[in-house]
Amino acid sequence: MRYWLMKSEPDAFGIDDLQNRSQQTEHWDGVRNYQARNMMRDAMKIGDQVFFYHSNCAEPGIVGIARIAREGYPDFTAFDPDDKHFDPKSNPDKPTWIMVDVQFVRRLSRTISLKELKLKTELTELALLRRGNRLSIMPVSEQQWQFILGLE
DNA sequence: GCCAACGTTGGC
DNA sequence: GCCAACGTTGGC
Repeated sequence: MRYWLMKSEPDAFGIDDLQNRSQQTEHWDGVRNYQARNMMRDAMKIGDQVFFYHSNCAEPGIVGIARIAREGYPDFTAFDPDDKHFDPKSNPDKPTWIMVDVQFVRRLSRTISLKELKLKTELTELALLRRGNRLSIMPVSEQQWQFILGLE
C-alpha cells in the first residue's frame, strides 16, 4: 500500500464536502498536470491512504484522511466544453487526463498545519515542503506518513 | 492583493 | 530547440 497527499482548496472542495458526498466518495477531477496525472494513472491503487490537504486558505495544512476508492479512469470533465477544465486536446478515444475516486476515512482531531510541518527536521524530504513545489498530488513515504500521524 | 516559482505556449 | 510571454498555484 502506498501513501499520498492531495491538495484541495476548501472554498472549492474541502474535507467536509467529501464527507457529505454520497458514499462519502467523489471523483478527483480537474488535475491538469502531467506529473500528477501519471501518479494517478500508474501508481495509485485501491486502498492507498491519502492525506487531505487544504490549500489557499487561512490555515493551510492536513485536515483528514481519505482512501483511493477507484483507480485511474478518464477525467470526463475534459470532454465538456462548458466545464472549467475542458481540454479540446483530450477526447474519449484517447483521454489525456485521468482521475481517481477518493473516499472519506476520517478527519484529523486537529489541523496539522503547513507551518508545523515545516518545523520538523524529519520531514525535510517531504515533497510538500520542497522548494517551489506546486504539485497537487504527491507521494508520502511510510515513514513520513507514520511520523505525521504521530503529531496528531 | 502581492509575488515567487513554476509549467505551458508559440514565434522564430 | 530556444526562450520570452503568459497563466496558474498557493503561501503570506
